[in-house]
Amino acid sequence: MTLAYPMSDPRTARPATALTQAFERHGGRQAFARDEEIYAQDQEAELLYRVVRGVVRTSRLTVDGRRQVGDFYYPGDLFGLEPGPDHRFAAEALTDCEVQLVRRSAVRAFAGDAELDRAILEATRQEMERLQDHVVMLGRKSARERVACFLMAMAERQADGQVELPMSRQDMADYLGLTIETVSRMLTQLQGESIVEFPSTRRFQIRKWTALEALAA
Amino acid sequence: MTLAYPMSDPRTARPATALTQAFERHGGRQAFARDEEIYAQDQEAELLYRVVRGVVRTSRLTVDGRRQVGDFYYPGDLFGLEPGPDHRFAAEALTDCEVQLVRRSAVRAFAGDAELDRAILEATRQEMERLQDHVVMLGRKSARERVACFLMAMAERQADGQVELPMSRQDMADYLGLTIETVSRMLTQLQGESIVEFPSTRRFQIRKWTALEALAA
DNA sequence: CGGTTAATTGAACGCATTCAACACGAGTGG
DNA sequence: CCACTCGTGTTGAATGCGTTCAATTAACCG
Repeated sequence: MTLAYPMSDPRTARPATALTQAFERHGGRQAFARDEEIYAQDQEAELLYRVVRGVVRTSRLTVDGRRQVGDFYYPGDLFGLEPGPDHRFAAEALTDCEVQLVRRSAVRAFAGDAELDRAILEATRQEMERLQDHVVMLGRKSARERVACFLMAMAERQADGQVELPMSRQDMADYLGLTIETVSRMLTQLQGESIVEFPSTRRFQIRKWTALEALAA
Repeated sequence: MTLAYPMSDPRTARPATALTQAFERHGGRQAFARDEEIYAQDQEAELLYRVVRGVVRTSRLTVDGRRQVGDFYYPGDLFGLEPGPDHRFAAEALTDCEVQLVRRSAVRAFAGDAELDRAILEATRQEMERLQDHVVMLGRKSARERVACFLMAMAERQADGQVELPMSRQDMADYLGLTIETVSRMLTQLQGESIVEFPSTRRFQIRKWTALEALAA
């Protein structure tokens, strides 16, 4: 998918502790249980968040109950930084997780914290790129390609070897603009072609990188 | 679609001349002919743009030739402000148009210009909201709904009554993640139900606002 | 006017969805 | 330890929405 930073992730590139400290300086920390809501859709956006432990999912529900998942956020990721007055997507704890938070007004007031400013700008950049990629994927890619794309992205986040999927098939489907059945079919198809291998439903390994990459293009 | 500013558009809300002057202070102005490229996909993003006259389209081409249109920008709109190092989408003149440009480095250097800063932040906010809406639309809406959504958005940009469509059916299709044929069918369908009326192919009028709004939801 | 491109319409196809049944895995309690 | 249940995921068959391919019509421009 993106891979703007081939090997060195921007999160690990600079000492994680520096940013952590910057956050601690200005805000608090809170734990959320699996499936707990961190903020609601259309809620006023007064805080800024950073994942410490666990995985967070953003999603939007239409009036008639259709759901679109915005993205998944891993430790080190900032989220909830839409510059608008309120959150268009809700955020929920996908797994039990711990989150740091900063009051937005604090960010503006203590504008001296260059570390924090830089991180927010960088996160905004990343957020926009993800959104743009998402648009292209949903607008112009087949189910097979979308699923391949998703697995690629997941693999890039984690170290090589076994990749853990913290989200359900429903979450994947709602992210990809598909149904769970289609996602499932594509997964078994890719597995049938030995491109990926699923020892269990929430865990996989890429067997043919080039083949998967070609699909995800 | 969005309608964050029910009646008063942010572009017209503050005197347009003030921002225009802010841009003139720091940058230049350039004219582009219909279909001319303003910047290329994956080109380094060193400038920031603002439409003065005409309409601009952003789009991204995949390796195998599929195209996704990002958005359409009207007079007053800022574009090309992805915070990344380079443009993920290309920008082209949809019609003959005139554009103001500012060097990004200038924006950072002369960070004193509050007028400009505010405009950029506001434009970034709007850009993200559009992207988010776009994702929901492409991920979870039917062809009929997408087309209705599009017509709604176009109508909101212009004064009531006749609405002019500066883009081709192909542009619409590539924005909506559909084919021209499907777009055409949906348009004739909506016209058949007297929800909209097309006196000519590039010009329409909404007949049943509530019906269209219900579809665009 | 022709000549060219853009848009509409029709018919057949195919991909993803829908609806339904089945399999698997994790907990729970006998 | 096994039986039972419940949630989650997979598989199958039928349907339908949007696409594809092809033909026709409309708009644009010399």
